[in-house]
Amino acid sequence: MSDRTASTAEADSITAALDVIGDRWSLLVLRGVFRGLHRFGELRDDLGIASNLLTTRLCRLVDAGVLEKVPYQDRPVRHEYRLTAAGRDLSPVLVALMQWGDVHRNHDGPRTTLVHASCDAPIENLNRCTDCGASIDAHEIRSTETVTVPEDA
Amino acid sequence: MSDRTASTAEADSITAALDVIGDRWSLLVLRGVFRGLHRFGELRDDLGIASNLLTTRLCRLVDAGVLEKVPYQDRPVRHEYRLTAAGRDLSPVLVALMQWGDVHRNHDGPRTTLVHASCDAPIENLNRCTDCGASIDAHEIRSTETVTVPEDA
DNA sequence: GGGAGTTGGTTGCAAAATGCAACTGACTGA
DNA sequence: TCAGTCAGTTGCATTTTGCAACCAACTCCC
Repeated sequence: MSDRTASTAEADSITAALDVIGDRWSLLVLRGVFRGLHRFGELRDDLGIASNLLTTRLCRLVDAGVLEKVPYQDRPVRHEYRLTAAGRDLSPVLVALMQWGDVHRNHDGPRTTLVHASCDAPIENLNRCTDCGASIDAHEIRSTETVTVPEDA
Repeated sequence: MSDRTASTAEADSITAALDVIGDRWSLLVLRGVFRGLHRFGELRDDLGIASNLLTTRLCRLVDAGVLEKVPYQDRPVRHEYRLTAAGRDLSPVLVALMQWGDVHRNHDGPRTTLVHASCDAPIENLNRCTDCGASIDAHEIRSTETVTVPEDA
C-alpha cells in the first residue's frame, strides 16, 4: 500500500488511515476482534477468510499498533489478538459504517444493534461541533485547507 | 464454537457498506467529491488514480446511489459527479477515519481541519448514547444481534 | 477547413493481491 | 503410538489493479 502519494492528495490523515485498514479484510478482522473473536481460528471461521490472508492481515494490524499479540498458553506458545488503545479508537469508524449500512444498504439482512452498556439504549455515530455541540451534517462542514463543501455537492 | 459467531459475517451492515466503499479507491474518490472535485479529470489528477479504475469506481458509486451524474454541458454531453443524500451520509465515516489518522498516524503530515461552518470550531466524530447522550468509548459498547439465518433447524 | 488542445473516457497487457486447497509443526489427550 | 487441535505456510489459479497508449467528440485558432 501507501503509494497513494502521487499528487495533491498526498499522505493526509484519511490516506494514512486507509493504509492501515483500507483493504478488503482489515476492517472485517477488526470487527471480529471488537465482537470478541480473538484467536486465529475463530476469526478465520467467522470471516471465511483464507488462512494466508488472515496471517498477513493480522501481522499488518499488529505492526500498525492496532492489535497486539497476547500469549494465552505455553507449549506450544500461542497468542491471541487484542485491540490496543489505537485499535479501540477505530470504533467510531466501524459504528459509522454500520450505521450507514443499516440506513442505506441492509434493509433485510441481519442486524446488530449496538447499545450503551450502562443504558441499554442504542448508540449513534455523528459529527459534532466541539464548540456549540450541535451534530453536523455534511453541508455544514468547512475544510480549512481546501474547498468548502458546497450546498449541492 | 461460540453463540455469536454463527452466521454473522456474511451480510451484516458493515459488510454491506464495505461492498460499496471497501476497496482501495472508493473512499478516496468520495473524499475528493466532498472536497469539491466533481469532474473526471479533477479527480484523476488529484488522486493519481488510473483512468480505467476511476471509471469503474465512479460507475460503481453511481450504481450504489452514492454519487449521481449531473450534466454540465451539451455538445458533447458531459457529466460531473455529485453526492447524493446517501453519499453525504458517509461523512461520519470520512470524519472518523480522518480523526483516527490525525491522532494515530499522521503526526507530521499535512493536516486538514474540518470546522463547523457557522462556528468555525473544529468538528469531532464520536459514538453517542441516544438515551443519556454520553459519548461512548469502545469498552462501553455491547452488541445485541438479531439472528435471521438459523442453523439447519 | 485543418491541426492542436481539452475532456472523458476505453483497450490491452503486465503486475500484484486474493482465493483455494493441501500441507506442516508443535503440542495434547487417549 | 495415533488421532486431533491450533496456527499457521506453501503452491498455484483467479481476480483486481497499475500503466500506458489510444479514441471520440467537441472547441478554439489561424
